[in-house]
Order: sequence, then structure tokens, then C-alpha cells
Amino acid sequence: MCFMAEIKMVKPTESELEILQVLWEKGQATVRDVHERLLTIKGVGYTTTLKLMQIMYEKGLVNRDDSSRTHIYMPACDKEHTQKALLGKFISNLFGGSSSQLVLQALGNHKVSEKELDDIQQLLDELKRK
Amino acid sequence: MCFMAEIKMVKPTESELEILQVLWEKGQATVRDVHERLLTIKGVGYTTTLKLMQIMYEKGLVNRDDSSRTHIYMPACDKEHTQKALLGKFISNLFGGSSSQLVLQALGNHKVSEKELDDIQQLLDELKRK
DNA sequence: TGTATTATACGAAACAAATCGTAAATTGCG
DNA sequence: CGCAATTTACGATTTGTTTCGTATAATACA
Repeated sequence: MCFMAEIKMVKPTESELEILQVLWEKGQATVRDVHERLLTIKGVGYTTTLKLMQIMYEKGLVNRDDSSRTHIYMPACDKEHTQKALLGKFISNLFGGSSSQLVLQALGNHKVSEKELDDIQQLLDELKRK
Repeated sequence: MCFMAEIKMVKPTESELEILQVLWEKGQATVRDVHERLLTIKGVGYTTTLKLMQIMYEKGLVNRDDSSRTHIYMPACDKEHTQKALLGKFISNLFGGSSSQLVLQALGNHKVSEKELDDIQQLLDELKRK
């Protein structure tokens, strides 16, 4: 129920993205699960995480099973779709819509392993063939 | 005076980024220049653009020459540095820090021209040699 | 059973971003 | 000159995000 390509993209905020990361990784989680995970990267109160997740529920960013007392949350939007959508925005915001510009920056400025280079090469070959 | 690697990165908001785009392209511009440019992509009042640019000045995101009545603004931060810094944030936010993941998404989901593919190939070859 | 723990709900505060209206100063020009 | 247009300054409002305190309900267990 969350995503664009249909009608209306709900853009997650940065904090919401941190929570989505956890949900994508775990598949599903309670507020406490998520909160404990967040504590490893930043200090924040339990009710803050709770509130955030409640808001995300209202926005349709997550689904939840509230049939038992401890609610169980799960992502309402696919990780790849979200990445794709946000990446598109990012590219047009910052690179004038040129994805190759972004790729060149990304490859040039960050360390990439041998294996990763091969993966990219493979995709590149594929694209060239067309 | 603007940037990271030194001490404190001032992260431009989305609206500020739109303005920076114009300044990067033109080198320098008045509020009116910028505003007229923004009108081609979104509707907003003149004083809104003005205010935004004033705030950017306070933040140190732009410099300005106010020796004559009509102030002349110019970017205070290099385009490539800004892209690099924001890209880094974006990658860790959304791709768990893996730039190759981002590259694969970017190449897979957006159209890239023949020439752009060659550029990327060239950089890839260079990286492989090391 | 009754006390401590763990949940959720909810409101409010603190902040930041974006928008605009209005006032005041300067300039251009008929 | 004097009026219209342009510009900056500045405050106020609206909207959204993040944060947390407190109340209330459910649960666990000694």
C-alpha cells in the first residue's frame, strides 16, 4: 500500500529510513527490537522510536499486526523500490538527472572491492550488448 | 568557508540544493536570476527565494557581494565536494554503505547513453588496474 | 493477589524548513 | 522632481520532524 508508480510516494524521512533499514533486514520486528537496534547507532528514548513507528504506520510506510499486546511491525514497501525511487530523486536533485555522473562520483570516491568491480563489469557488459 | 573534511558540514536542504544548482551553473547570480530560474521548475514567490538565499548566506552555503544594491550571490562550496559529501551520506543511509550496490541500482534502473557507458568502463578499467 | 515491568496512546514542546506579507530603502525614468 | 518598480530586511505563519513525559492498560511473577 505504500508506493509510487501507483499514485503517491510517501517519502520517508531520515529517521524513518533508519527504522525501515531494520525492518528490511529482520523482515519484522517489535518496537523494542527496532529500538535496541537503533541504540547501537544513536541515543534516543524508547517512546521516541515508538512514536516514529506509529507515525510511519499512519503514513502507510509500515504494516503491523496488533492482534496481540506487543505489536509486530513490518515494512510496507519493498527495499529495492524505495531505493530506486529515492535514488531517482537524489540523482535529479544533485546530479542534474545524469545517473552516469553519479556512478562516476560513487566509483571514484569510495572504495570498492574486486568482487564488486566484477559485478559492475558484468552489468556493464549486459547494458552494452543492447 | 563552507565545507566538511575541515570541521563542520552544513547540509543543504532540498530547496537550498535547487538554488545551489543554479549558482553552480551560472557561477554567480542575483536573487532575481535564481528566482526566474526556479520558476521554470516550481512556483514560488520572489521573497521566498530571497529569504532562502539570505539564510544560505547566514549558514555559509553561499557568499555574496553586497557592495551594490543588487546583491550578487555565488556558491561557497564546490559542486564536486558537495556531491561527494552528500553521496556518502546517501549511500550509508540507503545502501548500508555499499557504493557498488548503489551503482548497480543506478545503472540498472535509469537509461544511460553509449558514451556514458564508455566513460564508466574507462574508470572501471582504471580501478581494476589497482 | 498485588507489585514491578513492559506496552501503547497521546499530547506537547523544541526545532527546522518553507512560505509569504509588509515595510523601508534605492533606483530608473517620464 | 516625483512616482513606479525593484530590492532588501524582517517578522509571522504554517507545516513537518523529532523528542519526550505522562497516563493507562496488560502482563509476569514473587
